[in-house]
Parts: sequence; C-alpha cells; structure tokens
Amino acid sequence: MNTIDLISQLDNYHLLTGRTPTALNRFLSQRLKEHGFELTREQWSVLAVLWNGDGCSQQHLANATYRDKPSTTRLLDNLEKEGYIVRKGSEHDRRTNLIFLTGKGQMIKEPVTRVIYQVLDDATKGLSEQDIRMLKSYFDKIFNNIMLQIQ
Amino acid sequence: MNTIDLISQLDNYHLLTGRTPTALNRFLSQRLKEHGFELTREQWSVLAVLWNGDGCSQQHLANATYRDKPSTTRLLDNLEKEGYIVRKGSEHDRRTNLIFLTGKGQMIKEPVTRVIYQVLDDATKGLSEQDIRMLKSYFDKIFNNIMLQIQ
DNA sequence: GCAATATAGTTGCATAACTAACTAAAATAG
DNA sequence: CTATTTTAGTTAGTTATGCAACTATATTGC
Repeated sequence: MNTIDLISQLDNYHLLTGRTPTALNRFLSQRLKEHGFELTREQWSVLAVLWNGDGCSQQHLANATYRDKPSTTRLLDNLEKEGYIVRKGSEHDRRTNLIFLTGKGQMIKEPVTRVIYQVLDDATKGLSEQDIRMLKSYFDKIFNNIMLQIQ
Repeated sequence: MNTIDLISQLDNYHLLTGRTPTALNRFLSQRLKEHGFELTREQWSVLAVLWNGDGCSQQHLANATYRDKPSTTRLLDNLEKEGYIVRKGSEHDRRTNLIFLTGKGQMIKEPVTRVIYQVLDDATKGLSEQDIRMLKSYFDKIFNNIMLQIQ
C-alpha cells in the first residue's frame, strides 16, 4: 500500500476528520439540552473558566478556551444577552473589559457541571484511569507537536 | 476534590472542549492553504471519500463523512461551484443525486493527499505505531459508548 | 514628550454546523 | 391501486469558527 492510499484507511481518516471529538461535541450539546439548559457547548466552555474565577479579560478567556478574539467577543455577546455574564470596563486599562458572572451565571455552575461530568463518565465507560491518562498524554504529545509546527 | 471541581482539572476540560482536535483542524487547514489549495478541511473530507470511489449519493457521503444532510448539501454546493465535483440525477431513482469528481477534482488527489499525510505524520511525531493503535482504540471505545447513549 | 509599535476589543465576510420544516419521489400496506 | 410512510435532498434560521481590517488605548524607544 503506498503513502497516498494509506489516508483512505478508515481509522486514519477518522483520526484526521475528528469523528470521535465531533460525536463527543454532539453528545455534550444534547445532554445540556435534555437537562433544560439553554446553553451551547461553546458557551459552557467559557463559563467553566469563569466558574474557576471571574473578573478576567476577554483576551484571557480567549487564551484559556483556545479561541481567537473575534469568536470570544461574539460568544460573550450571546452570554451577556442571555444574562449569564456582564462586561465591566477596567479602571486601570480602558482597552480592557473585565468579565463577571451574574447570579444566573453562578447559579447554574453546579447542575451544569454535574451534567458535564456525567457526559465524561458515560463517554469513557470501559476505559481505566490509566487508559484515560494515556489518552491525555497522546493528546498532549500531538498538541505540542502541532504547536511546534504552527509558526 | 469533589465531583464538581474535577471538571476544572485542566486536562479533563481540554478533553471535553477538544483542544487537540481543534488544533489539528487548524493545522490541517493551514497546511492546505500553505500549499496553495483553495480547499477547506471539510471539503477535503468529502473529496477523500470520492477519491475512494465516486458516483455515490449525497446521503452516502453524509454518512461516510459523519455529517447531516443539510451540511452535506452545502459542502457539495461549494465543491460544485469550485468545479471539483458535479451532481448527476440518478436514472433509477429520481430523488437521488449521484456525485462525480471532475478532472479538477481527480487531479488534486495526489498532491493534497501528500499534504494530508504529512500533517498526520508531523502531528504524531514521537508516537510509536503501537501508541497510535492505542489512541485509535480509545477513540473507538469512546465513539461506541456515545453511539449507545445517543437515542 | 512624541512617534512608532503593541495590545484589547470589535466588525465584516466566508465557511460550516445543527435543528426544523419543507418538496418530491419511492416504497409499503391495506 | 390508492393512501400512508419513508427516503433524498433543499431551504431557512441560529450559533460558531477563522481571517483580515479596523478603532482606541497603552507601551516603547528615541
């Protein structure tokens, strides 16, 4: 089998197209919806950072959630419109918005996090803790390889 | 550490948000662009199936690329507009479009596939073949778990 | 102190995803 | 053989992504 045909091996193809992460995304979105949260997976990913400590800048959130600034701006637009967060201009740097959770944003932390944790649990059923550590270490290796390649 | 706080462990968070697959997507898109292909990663994923054998239906492509029908319709709209594929109505079933590669669509198979293969190679540098088999088996396990959960 | 540069955030444009609702044609069930 | 159901594909609306260009403010370097 030559190099070209190797790609059509189904598992390499799925690795590259990210079928499993896509499935995990859909599963996560579906579970959030089933539990009555009007919240996208992407919005959750921002809230999860804020639940660890709010009052940070948009740039910080962009870095922490591995997004670019425009995507972060618009996610925050929607989160603000839905009443989960508020933007407050920094007094020290007038370019900066500091992002704070509202009561509504704080209130859903526990129930949403329970759903998220259940998703992770259901998705990794049959994998041992050692398996999951290995999976994460493969991810870390790949992520670092890519970071070295991108500029 | 209680259940709730476990999510904020960074590696669980990254596992759920799919940071590594996202990085791989960007890396793949960037490489395609660097090599002068006016082709998105998603368009490649459709062409890769067609390169394995064209003349299939849109529904088949949707299944093979793990997409829903509307997404597939629009990807094919763009691929057709760019001249990589053509739709031909089936003679046996007038509901069905059969999708064929154009000369342009066939021509880029080899150079694009080389780029794709190099991406996979660069991304998995430092992982042994056994590591990659393990990674795929974890993915399969997770994918199957999710398929059991969805509906 | 001022010009050049860097940083924070926004806006515009194109692509893509998912859901729901729709049209048309085929299959099936009585 | 007609009515119902299923299947193939499209359209519309919302959310999100990535890139490039932009504004406003801070930082720096002479």
